[in-house]
Amino acid sequence: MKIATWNVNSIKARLPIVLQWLRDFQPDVLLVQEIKTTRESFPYLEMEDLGYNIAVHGQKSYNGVAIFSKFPLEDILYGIPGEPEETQARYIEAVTHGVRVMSVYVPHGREIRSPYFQYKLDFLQHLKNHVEHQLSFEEKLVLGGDFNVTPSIHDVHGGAQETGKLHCSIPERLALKSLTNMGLIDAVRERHPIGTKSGSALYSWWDYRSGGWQQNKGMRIDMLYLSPQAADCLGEAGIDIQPRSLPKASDHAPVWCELLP
DNA sequence: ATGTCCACATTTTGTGGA
Repeated sequence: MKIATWNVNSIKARLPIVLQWLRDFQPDVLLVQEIKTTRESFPYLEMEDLGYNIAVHGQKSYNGVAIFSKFPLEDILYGIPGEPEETQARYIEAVTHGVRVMSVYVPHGREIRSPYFQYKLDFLQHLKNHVEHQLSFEEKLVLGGDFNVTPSIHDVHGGAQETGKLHCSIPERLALKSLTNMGLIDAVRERHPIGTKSGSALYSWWDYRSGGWQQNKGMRIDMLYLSPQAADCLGEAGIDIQPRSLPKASDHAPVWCELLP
């Protein structure tokens, strides 16, 4: 079973690229972020034509997350339970083919010393509380999405020089670490370890500005985190950078892993 | 400060967000 996560930066602007990638790569499950539209305006028909069942937690203009699966979607949660007056659509969860899958779009944070940054840290804490509860069932679980945090200095072009900046600050990395310390496995890092050729300069996002893509100045901020029960089934994992090279590309590339039967 | 891309609206140019 192939599971992928992709921040598409508008599902409507990206429709041809996403459809082509689904046809080429054939993921069983795709966790989508930043659809930037409501459920009413979501292009269901095109996705359903490719054999996907769809669950959408949408929002006008901003954010918005979705789950595509070749298998039926059950136990769908729209938003994190108990979210504090959450109006932003940043989380959706479902069970499909015996795996609990979660698509999350962690807030950007804007600037370190801004209320938006604290909102980001609070969101990660709230996400942790929910994931901790779901992990207690000791089942296959995949938490995927755009975390807007680099896990370590090895996940950002510039390395240690970036430490302290947005996406690379100590509080952000501690908040992410506190989430993953519950026993989650970073699928791509597991298969492409730090210190190996395939594990270096491994990015999932490149700035549209300043030739980020052309110079491979990127960050790895999109991850697939696996529960121990899912990690036991991990096959290959990677980042498909091909769609980032296309005209009208998203600034993120799809991140994928394989769960063996 | 800059760069680029997306959605939206007091829309053909500007604004907010990333």
